Amino acid sequence: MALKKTARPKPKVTLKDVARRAGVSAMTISNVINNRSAKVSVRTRQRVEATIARLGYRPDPAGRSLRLSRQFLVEMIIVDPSPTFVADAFTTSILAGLSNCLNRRDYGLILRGTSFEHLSQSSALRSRQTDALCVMASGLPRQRLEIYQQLAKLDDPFVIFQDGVPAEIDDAASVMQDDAGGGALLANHLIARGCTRFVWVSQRHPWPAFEKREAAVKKALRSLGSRASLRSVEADSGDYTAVQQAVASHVARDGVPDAFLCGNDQIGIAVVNWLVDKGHRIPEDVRVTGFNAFDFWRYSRPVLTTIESPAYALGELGGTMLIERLRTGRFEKRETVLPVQLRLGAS
Amino acid sequence: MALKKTARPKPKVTLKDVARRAGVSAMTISNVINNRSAKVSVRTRQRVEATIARLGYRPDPAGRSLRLSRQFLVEMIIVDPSPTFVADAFTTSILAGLSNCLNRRDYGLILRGTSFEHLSQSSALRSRQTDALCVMASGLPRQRLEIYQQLAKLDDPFVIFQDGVPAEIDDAASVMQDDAGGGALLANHLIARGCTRFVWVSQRHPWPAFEKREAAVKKALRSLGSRASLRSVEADSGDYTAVQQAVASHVARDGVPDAFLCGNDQIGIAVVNWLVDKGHRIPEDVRVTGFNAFDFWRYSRPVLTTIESPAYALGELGGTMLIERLRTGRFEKRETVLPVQLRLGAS
DNA sequence: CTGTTAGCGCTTTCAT
DNA sequence: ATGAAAGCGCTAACAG
Repeated sequence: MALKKTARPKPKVTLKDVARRAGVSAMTISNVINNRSAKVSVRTRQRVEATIARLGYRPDPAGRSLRLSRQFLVEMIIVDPSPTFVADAFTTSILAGLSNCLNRRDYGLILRGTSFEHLSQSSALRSRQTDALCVMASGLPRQRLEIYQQLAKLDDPFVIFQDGVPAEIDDAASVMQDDAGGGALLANHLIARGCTRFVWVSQRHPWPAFEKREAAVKKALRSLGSRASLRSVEADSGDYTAVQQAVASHVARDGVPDAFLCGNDQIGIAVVNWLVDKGHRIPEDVRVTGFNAFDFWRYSRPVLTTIESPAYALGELGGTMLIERLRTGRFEKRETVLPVQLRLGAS
Repeated sequence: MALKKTARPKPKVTLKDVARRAGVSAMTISNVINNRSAKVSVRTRQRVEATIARLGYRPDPAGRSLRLSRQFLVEMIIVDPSPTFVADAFTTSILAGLSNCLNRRDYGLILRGTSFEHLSQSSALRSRQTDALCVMASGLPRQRLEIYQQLAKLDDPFVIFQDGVPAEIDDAASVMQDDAGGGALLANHLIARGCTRFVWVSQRHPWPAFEKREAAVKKALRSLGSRASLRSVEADSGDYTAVQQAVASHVARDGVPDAFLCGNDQIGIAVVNWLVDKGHRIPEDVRVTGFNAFDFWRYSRPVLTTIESPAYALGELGGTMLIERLRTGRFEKRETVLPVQLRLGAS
């Protein structure tokens, strides 16, 4: 009646197997592996641990999950049409912070990228394999709202990165960097240097952070009244060549402004290189700013003036908040905004 | 006897609830949600689907996992001492390919970064929550071997990225890009342009890909015999400033060679910028090459000559192989090497 | 096509 | 300090 020995290398050791071999009950094994030291004598614990090691027992979380209705799993959903969704420096830094933070507490992080269209069919929405969610969503405000509403229906707590929590959603919190503050720092920096004709450069596919940065720039320029102008350039994508094409056709039509304010450093560097190649002098003829200051930020010549992003800290914070929420039953803060810093280059 | 309505927003709908409300047995529900259309009449299916929608039922994978002993989860382990482990362009591209590939097949990807020292305590090794593993490991060959041996003991199939499968390990496969071929392409490119004094620039913390690239360069230079020289510079880390410091002190001692061959593009760009800042002309006085050609590759002036990496495809391939292995019971190929291409810059 | 039974591995509750 | 029983939600196997 034993399992066939031929089929599989290892016949899977269960908690009961350990109990039998150690001559104790299943409960004792459970108490040992969960460090409930108050309930197990030292002698028994040692014997059990030896047996566990000898048999190579590893607990099966499926049994535990079923019993406890908890999976010790958090899912990060990135809503982005690009298949290389995660190959963005910002996303990546958040992810690192989040993953480390959760792993330290013995939570696993599931990673999933999806387009807006496919979100509702994704298994994240169709099954309940996680205790909580994180989301970083692109798209227009209305689409993002719809995303958050869909997630809210799942009845799992979730953290939104880089976007606010809609008023009607209860069990969610948001973690952002001060994109508005950063946009203002850059705009004022340029204003102080006498710039009046500005161009905002971003990409067609919208991200909430871009919206906030642009809005902050607009607002800062209002102080100049009619002395300032702000035009907008929207590249087909954030890719190097797409950005350069967009800038080229803008400049062909409208000439070179006093400053290009760019949605992020990737865009900023593409603009810097295009200008330098065309013989424009930076910062004498024209200035350029970026956003986020990840490691490649100083690759261009001149080095980009930009904003330093606390993305890794955002990830850690989101993770901490989620763990805390799972422990206490509620989010302590609904929105948290981390400060950013101006990082002066020579652009 | 019903559950308290006060406690939780939604009392969790189970398969049995749906069965009762739809007036069918639990099995029928199971058959519907698993698309076993042969076993359910169209009418019944429709009624069940309506009930599922009405109750907002979502299957609990814990029950399924327990019953099937399968989790539909794959874990990617990155062994790297840096907390920003995932913030590397190469890792990130692999991750995107892997995640997309698995998600398409309704597998989830768990992401975990760990140092060599902490690996054995990580919950990946202590519990059995996944069907398969992927690993990308840094460290010296002996450490990496130890990592793979530890994973092999888990008795889950796994895919190794960017490193070979040790001979004694059965149920694993490896997926690599042709780093040796790339190294040779670069070395020969430089040799053809008359370079004879070479410097290899990499970082202290070892990665298998760096080893292979360097070895290939060495080998290519042997064809020149004593006419060629190859020195090695090892930065404290791959960071911009660390690389520049290392190059600075090398040049102070040994002067500027004909060419710097760099472990990756990040290092290459740091070297290019340092040289340009010091007034060296590229490529007239000295040449520089990188490796991988991710988006930031063209940020430096002059643009780096480098190798184009198929990292996203590596990730997809690894995922496909794992799924195939889970389906068929064995890996079809033990090692796969994807080709790379020379990408000419002006450096 | 549909229903019944049994049990996956774990932990809570209650008994000892 | 330790054990026994029950059940979490699901599906394979078989019966009808």
